[in-house]
Amino acid sequence: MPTIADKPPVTSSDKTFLEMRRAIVEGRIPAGQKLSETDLADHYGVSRAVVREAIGRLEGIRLIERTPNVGARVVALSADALSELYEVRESLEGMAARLAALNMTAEEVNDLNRLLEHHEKTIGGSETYYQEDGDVDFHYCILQGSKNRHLIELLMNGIYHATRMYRVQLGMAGPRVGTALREHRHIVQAIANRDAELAEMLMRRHIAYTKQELEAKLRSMNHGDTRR
Amino acid sequence: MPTIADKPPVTSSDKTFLEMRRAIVEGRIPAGQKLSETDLADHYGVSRAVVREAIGRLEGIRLIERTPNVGARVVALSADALSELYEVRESLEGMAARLAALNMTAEEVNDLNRLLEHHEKTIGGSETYYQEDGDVDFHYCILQGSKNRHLIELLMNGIYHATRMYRVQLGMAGPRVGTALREHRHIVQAIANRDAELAEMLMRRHIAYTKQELEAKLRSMNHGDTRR
DNA sequence: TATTACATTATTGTCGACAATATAACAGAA
DNA sequence: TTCTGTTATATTGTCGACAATAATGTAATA
Repeated sequence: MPTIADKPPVTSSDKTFLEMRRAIVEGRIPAGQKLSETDLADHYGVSRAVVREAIGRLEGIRLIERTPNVGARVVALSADALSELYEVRESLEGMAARLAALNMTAEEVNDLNRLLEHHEKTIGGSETYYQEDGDVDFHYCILQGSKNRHLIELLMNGIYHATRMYRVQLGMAGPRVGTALREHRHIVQAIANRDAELAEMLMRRHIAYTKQELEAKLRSMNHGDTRR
Repeated sequence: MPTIADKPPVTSSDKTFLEMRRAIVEGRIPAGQKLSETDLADHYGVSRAVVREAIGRLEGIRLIERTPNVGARVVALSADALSELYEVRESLEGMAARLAALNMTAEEVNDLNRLLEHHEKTIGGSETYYQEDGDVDFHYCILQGSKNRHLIELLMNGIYHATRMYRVQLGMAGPRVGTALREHRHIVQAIANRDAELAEMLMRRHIAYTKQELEAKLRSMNHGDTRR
């Protein structure tokens, strides 16, 4: 039901930023590639100023890197970067789960349970629905429950897009669906019991497993290409 | 000895960004204040474009907030925001300590010990040296030891400036100097023993204490003013 | 041939002006 | 007076052009 929506882009820079972000996450602008401001400008039909603003924001969320007087390039996909990213995510989402256990209202816990039930049903039909949106919804729900705006910002507008970049570009339609759902259930239970300590620990494990899965996939695909 | 240095600003936007950041952290541009692009432009003697770029980067660091077609304003100092900030910091620096215990070289551990000894000496002279730079150096050292670039970025270019903003503007020359030093010693010991679990836990406590201290100060000063 | 110095080209950084939007000021009606 | 609708003003968003810097290519020299 509650698939997340970005607030609608109002300014021209917003649109360009969102389009570029999507293109990068989906690999249509390949990892590691140099970005030409003028090229992007007339590709998106806007002025260089708005492209520059978009690039600035993309740098802010660490999807691209910039060196003065030289230019910007999309970050490279690497095992190290993936590892570092997931270490940060483990830390932050662990804290989110902890805070959710403390701060979620009874209603919110109910919603979370309903979400879980919904997933348990739909997963039987072998739909790929759960795989993407379902997982996102789950983590989103807990994150909101933390009631920590700073944390929410950091994950929603930063980490998540980077992780999705790896997921998408590594072609993740992984086999961990069933396992993940079981882990989700335990986390929700801990939150319902207001056991902050346990909720954090379980969430951290959950993310650590996902990390291992991605690393394995990355290794298996690594027939030696890190594009420049 | 190794007080941290930003890499020298090359472009005009860099300088403006750094100056504005400092002005905000030190409260010379007061918290919650609306920012006029034109005013800033001729105050710093640059064009509006560079001010806009600086503002964009300051937004990326969460030192200012922006609403489209309306403008930017410095974030407000509030008990909630402080709390949220320190929850994030606790999480991230805890992870940093954990990783440092795993990844620091023997030399780096030695450096850390030497740093600690140096502080133990200088603290006798009741110099305020330790209070600011010393503490920063300590956390910086461990952060580097984590070897996680993403983590380093997040803390160095984001969280630290926001926390310093509270410290400076609340006039923190706090009484926790001695206590903090003892905590530092325990953390270093855990890292030297390669006890990642303990290092993380001690660091988290250390930060949680600091948070409480700041919250107390904030409450005591709160004669009802959150500036608009 | 390899290398250095210089000139050329392309790309980014900065600027001032115009367009679009929001805020403020004002006038009129209930 | 208070509210509403309209006009005026100020501020932000966008653009194209110029300046400054880096990357490239070329010629001259060892």
